Amino acid sequence: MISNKNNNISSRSMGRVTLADVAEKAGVSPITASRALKNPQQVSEKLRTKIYDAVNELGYIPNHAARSLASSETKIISVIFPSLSNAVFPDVLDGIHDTLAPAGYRILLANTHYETDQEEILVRTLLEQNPDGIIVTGIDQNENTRKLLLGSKTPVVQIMELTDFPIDMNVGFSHFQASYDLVRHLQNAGYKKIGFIGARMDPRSQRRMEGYKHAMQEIGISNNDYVLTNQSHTSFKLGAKLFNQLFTQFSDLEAICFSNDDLAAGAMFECSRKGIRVPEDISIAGFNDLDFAEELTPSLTTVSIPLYEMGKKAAEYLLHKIVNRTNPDSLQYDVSYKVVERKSTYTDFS
Amino acid sequence: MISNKNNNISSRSMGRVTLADVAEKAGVSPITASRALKNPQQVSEKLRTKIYDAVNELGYIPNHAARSLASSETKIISVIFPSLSNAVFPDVLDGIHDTLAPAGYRILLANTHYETDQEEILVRTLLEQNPDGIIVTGIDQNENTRKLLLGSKTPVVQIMELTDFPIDMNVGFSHFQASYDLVRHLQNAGYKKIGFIGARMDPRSQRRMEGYKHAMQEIGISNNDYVLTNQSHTSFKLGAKLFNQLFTQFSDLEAICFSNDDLAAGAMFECSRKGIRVPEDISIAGFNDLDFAEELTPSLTTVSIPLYEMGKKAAEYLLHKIVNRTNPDSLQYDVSYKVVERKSTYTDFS
DNA sequence: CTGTTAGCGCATTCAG
DNA sequence: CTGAATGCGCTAACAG
Repeated sequence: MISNKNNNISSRSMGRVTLADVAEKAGVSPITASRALKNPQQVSEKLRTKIYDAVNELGYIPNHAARSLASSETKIISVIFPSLSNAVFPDVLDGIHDTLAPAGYRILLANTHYETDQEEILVRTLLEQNPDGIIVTGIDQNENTRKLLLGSKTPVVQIMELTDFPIDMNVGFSHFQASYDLVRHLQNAGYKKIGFIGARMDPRSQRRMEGYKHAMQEIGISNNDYVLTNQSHTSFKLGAKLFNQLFTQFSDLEAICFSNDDLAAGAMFECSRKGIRVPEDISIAGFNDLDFAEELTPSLTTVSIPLYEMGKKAAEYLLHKIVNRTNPDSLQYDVSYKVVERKSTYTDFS
Repeated sequence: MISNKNNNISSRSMGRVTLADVAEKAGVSPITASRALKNPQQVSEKLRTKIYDAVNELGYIPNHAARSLASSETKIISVIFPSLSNAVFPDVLDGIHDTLAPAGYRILLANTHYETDQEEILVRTLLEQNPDGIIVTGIDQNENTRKLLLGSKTPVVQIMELTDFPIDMNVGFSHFQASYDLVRHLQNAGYKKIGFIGARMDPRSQRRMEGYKHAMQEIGISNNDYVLTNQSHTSFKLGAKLFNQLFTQFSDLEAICFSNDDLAAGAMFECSRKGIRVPEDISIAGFNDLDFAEELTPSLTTVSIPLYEMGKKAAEYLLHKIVNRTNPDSLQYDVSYKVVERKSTYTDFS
């Protein structure tokens, strides 16, 4: 008699319907039932319908843990972000989700709150799930984390920025170059005294600042006093505060680049409150091109990033490697960026 | 000889280090090794250190699937949101994450994109993981989804709003009442001709609109022409567009309530572009009190919701039920809300 | 196309 | 405090 022990429900079994129950009801062996669900074409139509009927009647729901244990495939992708309140990540996550969900993969999400130690702990925890793939933010994992990831044999995509030494695959763009380009653009438009305001100063903000500094050095106006950074979490309020701090001290500044749109918008709100005219009195530029950027008055000059596409591409890389067990054509993908000039920096210097 | 078959690595095994390997190396039985990891105080210190050493030397990472299968505990909480781009959800998710992560639980995230059919599919998929708990958004699950959830015996929390017929537990607030209160507040301040603009019109936007309508009926100014809704996804741009549509037609409107802050801000941006004065020419109110609300010029009157706390509370309810196997003191928790009056509706009618 | 056998890695009994 | 036996539910491998 084919049967599991559900007859005399043990305390261990949840009393749930198992594949064996389905098989029994359909009068087939468990493995046939299994195949009918995973590779329907391998099972005759007659048995298939019988099995499907049994599934529906019994309300069978597969047990994922058992499936994973037997097949060593979990259909889980782990995603590690430094933050969710930062509006860029939900967009990236959407791209990831929309690509993975249709392929039957689920997302295990974790949040480091921008703490590198947390990252190591989270990677360790997430690896216990044997995810079929992992997406991590940035390229600055510590040595232990890298080792863990490498040793896990799990496909990994580092996203948001590019590195010459990826753990595995890599999808992003150069924050340094993007920021550099933005500043050069302003310089070409005639700006000379340009400041930089950044918060949180995670690795990517850091590199955006470096891009700014590099551009300023190139035209020989490298003044560290024009740079103001802060370790606090980014916010509109903080943008306002830092703007006041810098602009009060250096009212001769012609433009200020902010490490992100939130800070920039916060500054613009402050200008609006104080009657400071943008761009006449001070020009302002952001980074990310969040959706409010072009709606502000004046509209905000910034750098546009294809966030959703970045998530999508990362997920595609992962799927490719999981399904084909081979690397995609290239291990690295540059999603690029675009400097978007708007009215917040439109000044006629002639 | 205690050993698993890793000596002659089969194609099924991943060749990974197992608990048996650790046990062998430490010279103990697998179960002792298991206990050393889960309930250290049950194992003598001598053996414990031996086992820990073995774990570190071998780089052992527990296999979650095996653990789940044996213990029928997954340490996974499934979370279903209708959207991530909507800024309210990342905040809620943060509250959930920050409560669950320290307790050793992981979050499996899914996104319905506001489609109810998707929800059923996702619930079905997520149930395969045997999550220890589930958090779903809203109270409008379809009959199948309810049945699935109920049948799963898994603790469930419905969040964002309140219902008299919860599936299990329920954490949220009354959108109807919150919106009603906001409108009453405006009415008490002297406003009579108040409009309503909503987008997407998911169940919660719907109920906010009902709250508005109810308040308007009470003072006998119920004019459906003053209501403009749209099924598109919410955005700043759409706020501007809908505002134009309504205000062009009814320039006698004194105030407009928007179903969320994004739309309201979009309208304010449009006003700023067109030189329409807020609140002198038209007053504007939002909903949610996102962080930009008080930074706008004028600052935005809105309804403040404790999003992070809502997520936290939902997670706590879940943990309570999982750990104690009993219901929390109450199955329902009202996180409440607060009407926040700011300058965008400050008009002197005297 | 279908079935048999065996085992994935761990934790729950129940014994000592 | 430690261990032996057993099974969680499913699927890979090999037959037939």
